[in-house]
Amino acid sequence: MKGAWLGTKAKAYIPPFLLEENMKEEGLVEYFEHFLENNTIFKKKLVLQSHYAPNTITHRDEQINAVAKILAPTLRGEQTSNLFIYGKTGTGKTLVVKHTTEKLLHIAQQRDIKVKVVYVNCKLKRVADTEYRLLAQLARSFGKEIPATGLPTDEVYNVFYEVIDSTRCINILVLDEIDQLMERAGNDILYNLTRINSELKESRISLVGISNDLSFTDKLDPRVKSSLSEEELVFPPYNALQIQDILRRRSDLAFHENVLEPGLIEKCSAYAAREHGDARRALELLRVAGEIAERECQQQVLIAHLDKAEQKIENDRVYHIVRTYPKQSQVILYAILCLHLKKRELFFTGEIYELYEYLCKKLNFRPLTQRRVSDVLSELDMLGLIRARIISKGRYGRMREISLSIGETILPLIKKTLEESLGL
DNA sequence: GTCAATTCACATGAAAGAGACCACGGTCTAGTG
DNA sequence: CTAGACCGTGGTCTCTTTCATGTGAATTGACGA
Repeated sequence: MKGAWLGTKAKAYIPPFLLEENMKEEGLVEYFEHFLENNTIFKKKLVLQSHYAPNTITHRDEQINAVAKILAPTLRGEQTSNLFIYGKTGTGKTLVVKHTTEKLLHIAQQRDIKVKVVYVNCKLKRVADTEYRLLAQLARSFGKEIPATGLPTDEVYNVFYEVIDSTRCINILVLDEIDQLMERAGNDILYNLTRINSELKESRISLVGISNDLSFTDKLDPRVKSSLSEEELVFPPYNALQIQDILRRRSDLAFHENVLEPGLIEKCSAYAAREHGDARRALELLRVAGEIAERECQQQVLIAHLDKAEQKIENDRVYHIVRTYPKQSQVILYAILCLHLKKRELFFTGEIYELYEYLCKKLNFRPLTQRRVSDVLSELDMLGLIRARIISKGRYGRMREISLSIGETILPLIKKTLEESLGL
């Protein structure tokens, strides 16, 4: 049972492909001791983690100043314009907003000015991804407990208005990944939030919306758009040199001296720049490369580790999605997998549905309708597990042309996982 | 040969249903003084 | 008399189905050269 001891706790489950070949039960104690003694790679790994907030933010001075200028009037007790920030992932939007609001709060506290900042990530599943949940979450952050469900939304609005008004101060609501909220809950919630000040007597609210989706404002209701985007800021992606600089600063804190192979940072930033200047991804890559080097008991993080890290991150992602996917969707993915393994490059919606129906019959599942399967297929496409393209074959109809985009290295494991999960 | 109409096989959108989960208020019941 | 169990009602949320409409190029068939 190689590695079973690592896999007993469901949440900390480590996929089999990560397990060390050289780690047998008898060597366990030695391994742990060796691990502790040989802490030669990381000085402070935390620095490379995505939620780490550095003291100084590099290459974002312009944006910090802009946010500060817009939010500064709160210090005089004035309501500010609503601010809308957009830029691709890993361009430092959240970091800049959190950094600036923290400093603002600091000054406010020193001068005894009543300002409150509430940060909510609207993407968080089952936390703030619907109208009700967002309001409940906001009310909660003002100290009012609201049940997870059961109350009418109107009532939650009332509670929220009351609790906000009772603060008697300027409140800055930061809604991160606001596009996700819009997608799920529609324009109404944003419209209501932008109009909230007319309902309040004692307090004021300023909204800061953050979105990864550059075309988000196009989808907004014009009424919401004009009031939410009173001020707009675009965060450009970092270029390779900037990412290099960021990586260098962070790695100085995170790693011991001379641990990184020369050229590693450059390679890492080149990877990230290729991925549209995503600094978060670059840091993750560096951290995982370090972890791999550590696990291999190496003294240095090598470029080869970087390549492994890239592969590992992708494999982990795919593996996690597949394992946590609902059963029905797993059957659909399995059908696609089977078609792919029949060494077919491309296949179409109809073929997949046919095989899916067959598999359902075999598994004693009630098959979903084609309509639903169509949605699942586009979900799979969005998750990057398949590539789907809508094509028209003229007289022979319009359909998705689908190919699998799971790496060949992880394919056998995915197949096995699906078979185990489905009991095939 | 040309061109408009037709056709196919889904894609996509909207609305609504099913079932899980939860809060709340009213009613019932058993235990206590 | 009271605390706790139980139940019905009304709410949200997610997943799903049903129904309706949209799509785009190959095919078809009428028409004229």
